[in-house]
Amino acid sequence: MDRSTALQDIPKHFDPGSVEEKWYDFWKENGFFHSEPDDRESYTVVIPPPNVTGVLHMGHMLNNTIQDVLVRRARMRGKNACWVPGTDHASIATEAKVVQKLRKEGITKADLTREEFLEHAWEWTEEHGGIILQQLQKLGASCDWERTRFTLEDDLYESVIDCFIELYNRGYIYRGKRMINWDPEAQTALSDEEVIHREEQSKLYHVRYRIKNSDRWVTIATTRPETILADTGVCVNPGDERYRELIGETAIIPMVEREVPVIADDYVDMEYGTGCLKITPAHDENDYQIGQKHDLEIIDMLKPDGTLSETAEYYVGEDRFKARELIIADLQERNQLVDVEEMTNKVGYSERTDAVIEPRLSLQWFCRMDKLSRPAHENVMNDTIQFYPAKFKNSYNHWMENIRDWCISRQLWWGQRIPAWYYGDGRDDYVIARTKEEALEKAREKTGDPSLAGSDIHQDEDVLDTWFSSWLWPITVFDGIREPDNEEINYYYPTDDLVTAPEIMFFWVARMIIAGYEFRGEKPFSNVYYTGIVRDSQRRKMSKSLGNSPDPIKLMEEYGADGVRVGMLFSSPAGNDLLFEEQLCEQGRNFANKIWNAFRFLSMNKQEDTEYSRDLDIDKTNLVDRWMLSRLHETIAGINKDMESFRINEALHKIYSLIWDDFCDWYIELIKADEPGTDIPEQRLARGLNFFEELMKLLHPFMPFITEEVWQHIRPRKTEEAMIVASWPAFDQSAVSAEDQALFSKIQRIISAVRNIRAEFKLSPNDNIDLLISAGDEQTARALRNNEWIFQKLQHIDTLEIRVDLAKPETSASAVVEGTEIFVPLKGFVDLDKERERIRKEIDRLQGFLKSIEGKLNNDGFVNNAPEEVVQRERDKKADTETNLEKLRGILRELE
RNA sequence: GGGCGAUUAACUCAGCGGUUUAGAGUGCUUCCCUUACAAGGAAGAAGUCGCAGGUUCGAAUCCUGCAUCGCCCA
Repeated sequence: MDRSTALQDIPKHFDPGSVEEKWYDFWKENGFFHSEPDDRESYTVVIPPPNVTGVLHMGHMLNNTIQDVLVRRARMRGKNACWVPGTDHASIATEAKVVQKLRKEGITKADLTREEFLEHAWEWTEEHGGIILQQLQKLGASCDWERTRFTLEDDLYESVIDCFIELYNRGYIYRGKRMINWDPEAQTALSDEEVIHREEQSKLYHVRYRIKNSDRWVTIATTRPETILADTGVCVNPGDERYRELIGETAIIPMVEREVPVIADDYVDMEYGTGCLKITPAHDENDYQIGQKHDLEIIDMLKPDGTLSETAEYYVGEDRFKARELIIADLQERNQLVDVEEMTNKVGYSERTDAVIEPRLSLQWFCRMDKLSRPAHENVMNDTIQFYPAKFKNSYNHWMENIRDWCISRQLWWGQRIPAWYYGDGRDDYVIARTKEEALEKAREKTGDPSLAGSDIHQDEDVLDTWFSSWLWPITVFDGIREPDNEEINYYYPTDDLVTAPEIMFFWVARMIIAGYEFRGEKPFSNVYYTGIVRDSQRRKMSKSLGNSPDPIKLMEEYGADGVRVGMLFSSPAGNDLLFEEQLCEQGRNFANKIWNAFRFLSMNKQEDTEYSRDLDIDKTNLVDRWMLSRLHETIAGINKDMESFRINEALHKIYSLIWDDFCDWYIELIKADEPGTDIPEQRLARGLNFFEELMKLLHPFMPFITEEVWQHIRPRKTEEAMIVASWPAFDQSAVSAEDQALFSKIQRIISAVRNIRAEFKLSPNDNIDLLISAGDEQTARALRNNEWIFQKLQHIDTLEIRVDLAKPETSASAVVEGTEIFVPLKGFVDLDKERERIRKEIDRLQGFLKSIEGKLNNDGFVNNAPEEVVQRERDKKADTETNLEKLRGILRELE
């Protein structure tokens, strides 16, 4: 057949764009992603649901690539793999986006009813929602799209409400007035986890308060002088000599001229500021505690939007930060501002809106966590659920040990509405019910007033924290709350692996574990793999607001999805941050190209009308076949072990190296046709193809597209024989031969030594040389002689002689490999100085090596204490090195 | 303030049970369009493994302290 035609048929470069969509559709349309319960063992992963209106970023790329690797490998191993995709309604973020969009249209949220607003929100969600899931398909994510869920769809909504009611009935949910984190921008309460503390440069203001009926003053220090207007006490440490006489006196708050007591409490740090603390119970958590203890008045001076209310008396209607400036000026004017100190302190910001958080006393719904969290705490500490890397157990433990009640109500509309119905203004004038009818009935019962009408009760306006729905995710995607004994939940739960970012360990992972034990009595997953954070070359976290993140879609267009996947995985061991560089994707693309060309080469050699056997054994008489098989199985074992311990990048490195370094650089070179221009003999090619197929299987989870593409080209396949469902190669210990590997490695080293001689003496690879190999013993000589063809194949050689104790020809370049001498006669062109220099350098290196070995062996402690095996190894090394040195010295003598 | 982690070649990172005078990719130098692949091949240079102690026969690896950087929590 005409070889040049075959060459033209297959392009020189792999073009990912032309195959990715084709194979993705093929997999999807043939149901390879879909799972139904059956007899096989299940392997389940639930996706960490991204925000419904979110856009794919590099963190998602990393995270979902890893999930896909796990899922694809499990599928190939014959498990019933199920990867459930979906999105999260992200109350605050989505509501903020909708509000913003409406504002552009001249509509404010206040103009709308709840129902109207929700209509807009759903519209927005349907328009922008799920883009991110589309984008994941480009990456190759093998999710079961028929199972796509959204946290706000009806049955998930219902399940969340059920759980609220259940927890309320079990006594875990309560309503209370407590200090909470208030986001004045979103105008809602937040949980502690949603507050980000940032250290900043700020000012500590020293302000003096007059003591009533005296000419004395007391100086307090504060970073938030505007809250002075709501002060209801001044506090000092009881052990503080400076202020002892002031305790019990009355201080006068500046501006408002309020009279407040000077109290004593150990809480006050004498070293901090002036050692004298102003107390504002309504606007600071600690102040609130002290206020409660000492029965201080609570004065709330802020409106929900962060402006000052009438209660403040001054600066009413001004924003809190503007008020701060104003009061500083006024205090200065009154001569009450005595000092301004530069300092750093931590300021809390809203995780979603980035507004400065106001601690605020507010009536909210809480979930009591101490008892609820106990099984979740224990079962991570005792490794029933394993964290990768395990170091994250420490922070989990710390959080669990200091767990605080969870504020679960949000003053928003986008989310599951709290099923509490009020019939009066009293704090306990409510009932918990699924429907208005049920609520009315309960309210009548509770009040004993049968005349209560529907118009007398109203439902709580607030919704639940988004995480209060996503903590049920591994259960609700299988409808395990409403139908706790359904076939799917029983089959898929507990799920297997969860892949997520350490940032949401408390928000989400910990809470899922809590919910899993509470509602299913069982863990939600067995392993949690924490990915690193993707950063840019300046170590900044990649984010949309910084604009330092490449567009993943463009990246995939440029390097191919496989290339980007490899790029992401290459330098991302679990839990370590990865500095993303496009170069990594380039490396991935180049690897795809290498594979493509290996495939191209093998294909070029195929004869039309020939069916290459799939189950042909290796040629047992051929060292190269035995070596390749041995390396293959060694790698299978290594990858399996790496994957079990979630060392995914290590596994990828292993298959990368096996394909590139072993298969392409050596195996293919050695199966090439003996005569240029002719094709590889059938059986030899069949064996090469078989090896290549095994390599493609091992690579498939990492690079799904190119592997499927070449797999389908190698032979005609039926649909059910697709790469995606090919069997993962089984490890066979008997295929691994240390002996074959050692011999082949020796041959490789001899060839490298010859190449080095060529390079040093400027011989072109095409120049024919004579090669003399002088083995130290007959056994080695015979082994090498049996494989003469390998030297002939990889080097242009006129005459090759392999014997024991060959004499060094004059004017030749030499090298010694593992006691075997190599001579390349240079026909008078040898630069003797250069050759002597080469040999001396090698002697120096070996002498240094020998010295370090002798150091060990001359040490009695080592010889007596180290394991015999280790000592023997050193002895062998010493003997080998001495032999090599002796031979090199002999060579040098002849040169001098 | 408490905790966790990092510090290895010019750059980005591996190095899991202690033992080939430390590995990969990129970059660099030299040579090569050799029967697939220049997005490639061959050869090579390049590191007292942050600092100081300690344990040990032996430490990049374990322990302690310090320095610098990062993250988490209060």
